[in-house]
Amino acid sequence: MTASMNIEAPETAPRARDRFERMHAAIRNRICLLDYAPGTRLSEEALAAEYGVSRTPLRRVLGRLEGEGLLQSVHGVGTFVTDVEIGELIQTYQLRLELAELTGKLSAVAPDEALWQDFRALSARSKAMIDAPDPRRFAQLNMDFFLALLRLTANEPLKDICERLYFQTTRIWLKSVFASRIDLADEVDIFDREVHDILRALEIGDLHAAALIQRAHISMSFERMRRNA
Amino acid sequence: MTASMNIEAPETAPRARDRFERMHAAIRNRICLLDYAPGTRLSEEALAAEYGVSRTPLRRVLGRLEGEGLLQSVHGVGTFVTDVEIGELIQTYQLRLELAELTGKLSAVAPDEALWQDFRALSARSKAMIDAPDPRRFAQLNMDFFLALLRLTANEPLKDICERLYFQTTRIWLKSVFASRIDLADEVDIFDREVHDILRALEIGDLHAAALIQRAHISMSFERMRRNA
DNA sequence: GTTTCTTCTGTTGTGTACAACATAATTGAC
DNA sequence: GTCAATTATGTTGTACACAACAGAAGAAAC
Repeated sequence: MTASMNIEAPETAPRARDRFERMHAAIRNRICLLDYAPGTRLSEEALAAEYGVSRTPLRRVLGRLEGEGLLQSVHGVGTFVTDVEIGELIQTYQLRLELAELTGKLSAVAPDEALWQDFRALSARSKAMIDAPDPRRFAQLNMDFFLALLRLTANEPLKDICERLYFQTTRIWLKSVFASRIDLADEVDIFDREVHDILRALEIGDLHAAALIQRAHISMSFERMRRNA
Repeated sequence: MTASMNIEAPETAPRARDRFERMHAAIRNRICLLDYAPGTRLSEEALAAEYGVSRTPLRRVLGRLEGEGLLQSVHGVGTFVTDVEIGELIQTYQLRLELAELTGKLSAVAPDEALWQDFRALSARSKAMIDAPDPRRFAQLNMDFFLALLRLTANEPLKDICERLYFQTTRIWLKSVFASRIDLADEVDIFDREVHDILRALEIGDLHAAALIQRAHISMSFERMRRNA
């Protein structure tokens, strides 16, 4: 029965669209996890070669990333990872605070069993990170936890916007954290407490409280960043 | 003095980027003003010919519009103007309500003289529209007024998001209004009252009240649309 | 030595031919 | 006549060659 399903399931997977999505996600993660730091110049030809395609489909991906504010192409010069000046960063964080609260107020859904499992795994990763802090893995964990929390929001447009703003600003915050090795351990500690607090609120079933805790942590992490910079 | 400024101002206008922006705005307006109704198939070749370019730069524009949720390309079939199903529409409007209130609460700026002039012109256009209702011109007026109001918001990311959501949903609302000729006159009346009320709030200097009025009108227009559909 | 102009180099942007794909039309078997 | 397979047609997606462009390096004038 399951076999017959697998046999009959090419599932209308358009090869082109799938490849686009994979390249897009890959390059976006590299930017947001600081593999490509702000200001870095990307080589269209090198990236195209890496993915075994010509410049044309790659440029389509870069165009999308430019629309999302992560890249900027200049004719005859290059394609650069964008940086965010402090003024816009402040505005974005103010907005993220309000939106974080909205996610709790506006149509939030209780986590299902699959999400609970993911949360437990994330909690374990967070605890393990305390003994062995690592910048890159911390960045990945932070992103995974954020995306997991986002699954509590039923409002799709709001979800998209929060994701967009996260990808836009987190790399700047990460850059500030990674600047000094000492502070990383502190940030890991603080993050673990945030995970713990939010999961406890979720266990009680208080989604609004969870959102408020997240909001508070976004605000505080932004404050720490401003003082470091 | 002003002459010398004009002489020395080629102003680093990259021909390619400028052309991209113009094509993007033009096609976006056609979609949002219902020249291209939801479900319409766009011809890449015809559009490219219209703007005197090849498919390559045009496809870049279409790709951006796809990223903004206004188009969807399917390999071997065509590029179609997206429609919005009722479920997502409800979510988007709920979100727009909250964001409208945010624009008043979060860093709003008083209008300058240029904006006042634009508001007066918009008010006049609104009054004139009552005697001679016209679907296309009403759509344009509605958009212009929305964009003018948006200039009161200092928070750039919030501004971008509101604009994005407006472009995403208004065409659906317009489609509903245009469906019956009778209701257009009513909508024009209601719109004129909205303009009047908001401008009065602005004259007093109460930006928050203006945002609340706008919020109320968004909510009511959405209710009217649901009942018509 | 300084400045200006020219040339060179590497990048993004564009035009064009063709491949991949989906669908409608046609053909053929029965 | 019906249904299947096949062909035909029109679309988006891709590859590649070249144009447009910006900046650096170098040459020439003084």
